[in-house]
Amino acid sequence: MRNTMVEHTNIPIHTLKVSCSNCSLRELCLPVGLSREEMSQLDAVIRQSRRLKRGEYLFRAGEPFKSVFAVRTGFFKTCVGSHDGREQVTGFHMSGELLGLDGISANAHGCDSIALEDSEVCELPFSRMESLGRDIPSLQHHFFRLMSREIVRDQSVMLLLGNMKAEERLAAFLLNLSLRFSTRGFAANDFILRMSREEIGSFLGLKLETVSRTLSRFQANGWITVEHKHIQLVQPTALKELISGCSGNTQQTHAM
Amino acid sequence: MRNTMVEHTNIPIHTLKVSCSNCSLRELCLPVGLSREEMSQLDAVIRQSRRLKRGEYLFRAGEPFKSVFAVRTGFFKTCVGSHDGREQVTGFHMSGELLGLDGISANAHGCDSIALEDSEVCELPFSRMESLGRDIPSLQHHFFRLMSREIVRDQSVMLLLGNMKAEERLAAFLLNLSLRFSTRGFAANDFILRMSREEIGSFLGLKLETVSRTLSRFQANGWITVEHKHIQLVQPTALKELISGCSGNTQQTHAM
DNA sequence: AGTATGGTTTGACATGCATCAAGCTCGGGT
DNA sequence: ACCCGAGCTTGATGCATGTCAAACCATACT
Repeated sequence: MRNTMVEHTNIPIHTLKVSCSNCSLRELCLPVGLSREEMSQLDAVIRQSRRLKRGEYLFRAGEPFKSVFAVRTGFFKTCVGSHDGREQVTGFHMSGELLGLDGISANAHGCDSIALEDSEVCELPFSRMESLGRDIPSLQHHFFRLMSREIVRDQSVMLLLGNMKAEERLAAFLLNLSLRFSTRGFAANDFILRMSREEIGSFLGLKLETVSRTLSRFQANGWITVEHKHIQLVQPTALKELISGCSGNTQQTHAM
Repeated sequence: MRNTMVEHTNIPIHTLKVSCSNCSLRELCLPVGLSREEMSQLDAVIRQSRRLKRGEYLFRAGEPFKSVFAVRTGFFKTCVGSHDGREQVTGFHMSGELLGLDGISANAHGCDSIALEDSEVCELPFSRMESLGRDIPSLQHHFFRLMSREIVRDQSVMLLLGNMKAEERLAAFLLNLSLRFSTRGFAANDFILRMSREEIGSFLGLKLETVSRTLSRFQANGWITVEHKHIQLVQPTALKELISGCSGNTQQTHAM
């Protein structure tokens, strides 16, 4: 049932099959119908992948924007900070997802991006992506779609923060993670949280105590099991019922 | 002090000067350095503008996506609905702002867009914008920036919904409106709200009673005056102090 | 192995906002 | 001019979540 490989390496199965010189996004986040010729053009743009250790910053708010990054393996959070101490986690990102799209607007990154475990990313220099997009329309189109998807995701987070109560938020969060894990070839109902209760709380607009209590309540209901960061969804249906009605489209395979 | 023209027509001063056959976005939301030749290409893409009456839908969630729209005059809200009754206003949009970017991702609009007063928009068929972007790199780049800007905006709304309390949200909201009005040539400290208390509440993640009460409290403090939809910021500084610290960058001239 | 440290759980209590309810104001229609 | 309904204000009350605090646990470090 539980994919033991998963919990330590977090490398999606189908990615492991890919043997590529660079870091081939084709299978990951840019699965457009490209010709052999176009693919090699794309490969040429992708700068060598970068490895980050847990806790390391991929980029920081305010830094000049040059590239977007595709997560190859690992797990990231992005957060916007305020002048006083407060910080808001704006998303968690796993393999195949793009980071840094918010930097295009001001030519500077708008948030911090931090690895929550040892990770690997591909760097995509944006100006080269732009010019390549001009040569390969389907690539350009795909890039627009990715940006649009980020906007859709943000809207569903707004719905979550604006309308839902603690239990609904947690349920939506767990189900979203579940869906994204399973899309990547991991077990849907048995996974390791990469982030702390505080980070979950920040993302969901709750305090860490509320997150903890709500998880405990779910467990008491027999809906999930919680052992520290290891979560099992025992009755995913119960969680789905909880949010039936209030989800606009919280159920995306993409980022959250 | 108060721009009386503003309250009924809501047409930015500098737009009125523009006499254009089509509806010239150049001055509005696409102020890129284009050649005369390029400009006429762009004009050719812009389909005739559309007028909407108060309450009319520009598009609905689920409708096939074909175009994005630029607000020329008027005022819009966008909202995502949930299966039960709940709806979340995700933004308010005024002249020069783009609507519908979330539709690119799924080839279907992801939210409803509704005119809050009689309005006029330019329709930009997306596929033609894409191909034009290939010919005019600066236009392509500008379009990427606009999409990125939307993502940045959404992040600051998340910060607002996730971290701030009622008074801070209202203050941030009023100051943001103020900034956007003044950018468009309207009075910064004296304006008419186009939306109801309930819509404000939905956007800010509050109930309408809380919005009402908080406005009353601001007035009692001598910070603002409220006569129905007519708001004056008497001590904008006081509002700024209230959110000093918690604003990531709530202060954008763009949408919110 | 022992100890320190950060993250987590759980409890008791406080509070900000939601909820329920009543009355008010304004604008539109007859 | 009148009435009606929608939107708004204001009050009383309740509840969900935040706050403060203590104890626990697991991992990392000496």
